Amino acid sequence: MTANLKRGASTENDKKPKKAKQNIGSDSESELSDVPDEPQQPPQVEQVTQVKQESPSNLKHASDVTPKVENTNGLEISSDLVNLKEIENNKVSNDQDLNTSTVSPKKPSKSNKPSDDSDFDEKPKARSSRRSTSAKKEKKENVTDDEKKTPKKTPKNSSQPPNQTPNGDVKDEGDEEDDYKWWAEQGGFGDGTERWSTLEHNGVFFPPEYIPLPKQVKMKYDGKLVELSNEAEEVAGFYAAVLGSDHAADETFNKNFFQDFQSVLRDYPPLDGTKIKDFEKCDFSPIREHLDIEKEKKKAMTKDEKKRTKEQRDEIENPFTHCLLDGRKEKVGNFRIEPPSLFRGRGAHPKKGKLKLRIKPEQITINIGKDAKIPDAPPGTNWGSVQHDNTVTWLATWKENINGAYKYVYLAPGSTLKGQSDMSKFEKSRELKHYIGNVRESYEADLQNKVMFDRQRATAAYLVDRLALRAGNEKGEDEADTVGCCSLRCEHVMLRPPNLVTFDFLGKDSVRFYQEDIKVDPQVFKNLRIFKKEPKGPQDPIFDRIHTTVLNNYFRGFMKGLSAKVFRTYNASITFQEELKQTPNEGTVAEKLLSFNRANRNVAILCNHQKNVSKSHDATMDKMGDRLKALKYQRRKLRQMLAQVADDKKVYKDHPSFKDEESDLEDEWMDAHEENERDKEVERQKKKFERDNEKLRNEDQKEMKPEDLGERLQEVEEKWKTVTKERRAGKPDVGKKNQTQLTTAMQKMEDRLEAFRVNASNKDEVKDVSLGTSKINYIDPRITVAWCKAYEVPVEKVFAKTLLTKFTWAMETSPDWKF
DNA sequence: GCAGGCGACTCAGAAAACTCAAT
DNA sequence: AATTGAGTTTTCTGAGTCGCCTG
Repeated sequence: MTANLKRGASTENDKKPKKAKQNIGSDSESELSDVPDEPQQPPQVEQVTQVKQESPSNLKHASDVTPKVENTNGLEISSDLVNLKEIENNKVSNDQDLNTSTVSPKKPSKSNKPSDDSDFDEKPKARSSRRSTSAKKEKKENVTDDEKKTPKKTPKNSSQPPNQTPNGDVKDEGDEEDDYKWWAEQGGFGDGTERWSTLEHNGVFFPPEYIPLPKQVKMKYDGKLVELSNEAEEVAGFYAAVLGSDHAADETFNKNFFQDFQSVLRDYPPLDGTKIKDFEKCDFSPIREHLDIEKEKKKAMTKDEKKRTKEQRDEIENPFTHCLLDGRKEKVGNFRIEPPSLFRGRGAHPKKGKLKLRIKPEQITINIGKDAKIPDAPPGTNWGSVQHDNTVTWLATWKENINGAYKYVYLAPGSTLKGQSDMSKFEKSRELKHYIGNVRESYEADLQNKVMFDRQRATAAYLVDRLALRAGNEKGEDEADTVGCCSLRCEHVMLRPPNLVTFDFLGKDSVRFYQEDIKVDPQVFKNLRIFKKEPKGPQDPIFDRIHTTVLNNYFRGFMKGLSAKVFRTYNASITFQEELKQTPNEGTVAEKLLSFNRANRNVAILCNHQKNVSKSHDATMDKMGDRLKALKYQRRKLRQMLAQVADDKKVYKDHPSFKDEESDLEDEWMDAHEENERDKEVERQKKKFERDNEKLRNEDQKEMKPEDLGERLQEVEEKWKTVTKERRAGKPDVGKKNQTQLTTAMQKMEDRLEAFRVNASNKDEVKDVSLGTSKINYIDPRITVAWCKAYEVPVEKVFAKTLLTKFTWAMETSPDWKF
């Protein structure tokens, strides 16, 4: 069983805790009066929490993780000035860019792949001029009569049609969308609710209709083949696909699946009259085998066939991959409608395994520009509705049948729209550094407030800030039982005097948050003790007076747009920047990357971003251990060679470590290693012999005789015998090598060994930490770009292609930029 | 005035797809 | 040179956050 260690087991408390009891106890002073009124604790400047992680490997960096950056108002001014200048400069150069690119003859298209010829390329397009903030515009209006939503707000104004460049030129190459440097323009978005002026697209891509299985492929019930209806067969196939996974071993998953399967069977009964009543008697393996065979077939296709299939697929998807937004061609993200399947809820989701239905065009609402052509729904169908709301960024939406949640089709992360949001997110969290001092001062003072409400709010704020907890909205009975700050329950927090707190709970995605004996502000400790006090039980909420809205309203009082999640971004970015500051600007790129990744890792730990340890991890580590020993073996040889020729003792004075013997290198292992190496060489010789003979045959020359091979092999045997003998005697043959050569070789070997060790331990340390999430969502990319420039590390080494696209807006950051 | 839920967006790890190095 | 398999990147879609509206 590959029980997911990371996720908390669903077992223990299967009963959902009761809903938050409101106002347990009273707000009276007496309630709080058991707190000996501490002689004003000066707000501890350094409330460095000792973060201890579950895994020992995390211990080392634990205390570095907690953000320690204090309000830096004064200090940062200079860097901000630099910044302004920089922006100014960019602006100028970009304006030039704009002019030249619109006036100059069109650039040759970067690519002439057919897939770039979307419908949109035929339309005239122009770079949009910046959205004007003052014009007025109309509210969205639905085309169909079944309008269900009313506009929430009246977007302010509108701008002139942007399909033309200022000089009237028309942009004609669709794949030049990258040229638009929105980040270099003033203002940006955010002062209005309007997100675009014109929007054209072709709708969404639907998954193919269900293709029934071949006649002979059938599930079995009670040992007998069953003739399922196509409808039921499709659902059976969904289950067959999860056979062998953790899902198929999950009771809830199976129960939910079977319930929905039976309901489909009621509507579309088996053609042979079989009554399917018992899940245990169902055998989906014949379908699974068929699916596996199909998969194999696909894998076995030749390169050409695969390429062709891909091209065909691209061809039919092509109309949906891009849209025209404010006249620019932009990539759409999830243009494929989610195919039907079994709902794969995470953790102990009560609805996991339920049937996720196929989405019909009638369920979809299309959002598109007012003057744009409304895309055709698939033949014989209609869209549910069409609207023209430019205060939102989605192109299509539908309601999903499991949780009744809305799903949206958005632009890709590399698009202008997403880029703007992303940048403004980081700008907002960057602004927090000017307010963080106030915020901390305020909640630290309130930790001793006589009013329970205020004290809880302050304590929650402390946890959000210092531990990077999520806000923790209330959740329903029909969701997995996970919590965040405001929804923490007594059972999640253990106290150990004088001021150590252990947190153990399931957070987002049912990822376990476990930190033992964190040192907190003594007042926070006292507060938590009070909040946990009788009559509260383990299932009762710690923070019974507050919820996320209260907390966020409080934060908003300090700074526009400040909410709990901003602290995560702020702390992640600031931590990363501080960590990078420590990295040495010397050594190879590989070494620099290693320290970069270490900084990244510390941020990931701060945010509790985890991943499953890969199945092959242990094997990989074993292999690395072997390769390490092989290196040590070579070092041993070098060391003993050097010992034979080192006539002056200066070598050892300069390099005292050259005398050290290799640890952990047993004779047995070396025996086996040499045998191994010998066998490998024998194999190589045999193969070479074959190859050589083949060549000779082809050239019509006489082949070598088997005896020739025997002779060669004999030599190999002899050679290794000698090696073993010399090694056992501790006197390997030095040959013609002199002391200088050996010293250099030894030094190189030492370096290699060290690099290898660092690499291996790094790999082990990072086995259960997911670096991607923080890199993608929390760390301001400008920190990374600035570091790369200052340290002369190519930015492609740290950002893969999609991230480079996503972060184009950050690529011009100067090396001295500060978050 | 506020609880509750709606709607739109960001953030999250798993899984699929791809790449690249070792054989 | 082709294969394979481990590692990396991209895709997928579920799970959060948070502001706003409604009653």
